[in-house]
Amino acid sequence: MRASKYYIVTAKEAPSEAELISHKLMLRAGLIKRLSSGIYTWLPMGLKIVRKIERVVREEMNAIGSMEMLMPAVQPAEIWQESGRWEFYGKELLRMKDRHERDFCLGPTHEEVVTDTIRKDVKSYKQLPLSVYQIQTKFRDEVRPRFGVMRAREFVMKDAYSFHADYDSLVVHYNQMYQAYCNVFNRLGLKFRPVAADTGSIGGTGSHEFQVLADSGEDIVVYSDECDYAANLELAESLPSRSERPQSKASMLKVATPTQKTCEEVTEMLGVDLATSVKSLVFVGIDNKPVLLLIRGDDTLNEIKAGKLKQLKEPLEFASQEMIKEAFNCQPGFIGPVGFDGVVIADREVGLLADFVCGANEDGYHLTGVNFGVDCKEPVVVDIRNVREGDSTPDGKGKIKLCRGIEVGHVFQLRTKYSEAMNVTYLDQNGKSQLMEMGCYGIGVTRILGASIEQNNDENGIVFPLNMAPFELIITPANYNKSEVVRLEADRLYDKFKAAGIDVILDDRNERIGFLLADSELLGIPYRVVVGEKTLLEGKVELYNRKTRETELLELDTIVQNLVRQIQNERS
RNA sequence: CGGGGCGUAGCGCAGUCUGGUUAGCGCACUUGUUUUGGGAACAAGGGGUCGUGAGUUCGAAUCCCACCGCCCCGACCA
Repeated sequence: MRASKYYIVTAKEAPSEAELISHKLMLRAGLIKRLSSGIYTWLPMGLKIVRKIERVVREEMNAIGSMEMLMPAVQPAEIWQESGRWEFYGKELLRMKDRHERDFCLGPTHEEVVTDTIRKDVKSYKQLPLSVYQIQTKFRDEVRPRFGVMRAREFVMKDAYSFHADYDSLVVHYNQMYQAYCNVFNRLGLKFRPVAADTGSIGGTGSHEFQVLADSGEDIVVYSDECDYAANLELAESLPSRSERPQSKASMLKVATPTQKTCEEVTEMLGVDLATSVKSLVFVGIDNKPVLLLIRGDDTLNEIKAGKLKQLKEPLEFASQEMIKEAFNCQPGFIGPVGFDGVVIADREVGLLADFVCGANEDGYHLTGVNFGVDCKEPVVVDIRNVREGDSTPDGKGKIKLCRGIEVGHVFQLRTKYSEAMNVTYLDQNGKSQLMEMGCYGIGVTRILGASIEQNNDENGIVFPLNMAPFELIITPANYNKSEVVRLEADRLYDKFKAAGIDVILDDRNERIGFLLADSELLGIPYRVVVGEKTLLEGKVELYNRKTRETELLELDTIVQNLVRQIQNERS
């Protein structure tokens, strides 16, 4: 490829819409162009990278026997109504009508389509297990698209689905997928961690996310350096910090707290530890009555855990001011469990408190020295808080650390959720009808590109890993259009590298060398050979490594052979 | 959906408060000359219904109203 003929549109400044470094660099490098909020055109250079990511994904999927197919992006409402997700998926599902006024949606995922396909085609245990995948553009009408391709509305995703006669078979394939995902992310040079995860709207039982570690990530990853434990904060179980409740030493006392509403304000005024106070949150219960959730003053509520409480309405809903006023006869800042006769659910840590501080259910007052079983009834005790840095891991073997992550992959054991909803059955060896076990497995192909750039950049631009780079090598001649020796040598090298199967671009644009060098840095091309008159006089050219930023002068005679070997070794 | 900000050439911005020449600057683009190993210099050019619509006014990028779009924070969603 000759740069003078290629679609290269680099810029010194990024549009002001970009916030993240990866987003800015992708715009500056001319990989993408925004068409509308969360909707991007992939320019040739960007698409070339996407294709390289797809290649690795395909190879790993094919290697574990998953078969590529392609499903429709536009899907009829019927199958979504059948699975129950036409209602449940919410506004993220972009709906539309055709000319006959029939309802359709743009596919945000393909459980319904693939399930419908398989139930029509697969009838016997002899056809199972079966694993299929596709790489396709998805559309999710995100409330707030942001960070360029990281949280776009339209994005490329690899989604795989597997069907099994029994759970053991599902687990076998789930583990194969898990390993294949690790292979994909390793080959693409990402620093990542697989973590235990919540199953969210997809539903099902077992689930792991693959999180690329980056400060700009929207998820919080809980892990430990001392053991293998890793989980999404949403799911991470918190262990109680002690085994039993201490002996009570105080009795209940009402104190005036005219303007102190938060736990911080109240404990500061009283001069006591924040960890001895209890925060009271009111949610709407399953019967539309208020339910009181208690967490320790220094903890935060885990809404995913709370959302799974059977006593609470689904989805989780905070009680209105009116409901609180009616049930507690006070403002939200003064609520407490004493005197409340509804359902009270306390976090494990709260269950282990004695002599705690809480609201008095009277405006302007709090209570101290409160004890369960004495001043109010014993609550239901469950895990509903977010873990904190320094907590013990659930296996007790290490201390918890937190970092941010970008979710680039997610594997689920769906079990029979969709088989049941959509009646996907097969006949077993005894001729008996059975529900299929299902798994589904996603990789955010375009998100990987954003995540990779987040991890691999410097002040000059992108630093692509070889397997993802738009080109493996760039030949940068000094004065290609003026110096004949330079032109002849640059052309000769270009032909040789090309013949050796290297993905090489010759930057023959009529620009000054400084401009060309800066562009090659911005684009993040791993290797660069600079051809200039000075070094040619010595029979040498300069090899630059984008990642190490090291330069070496190499003999013209041997550079092709050596660099080709080096690149071939580095490919994976 | 709530709060905040923005919309002027492909990109980055000034001008708007306080209405009044022909709407300006940098980058990018075109042509020429010089330059040529880290985003060159000089000169000459091209490119704008100032987001859209409707008002106020002798006169609107500037003031009023409505709408649209984009970004940030939150909520919602998962």
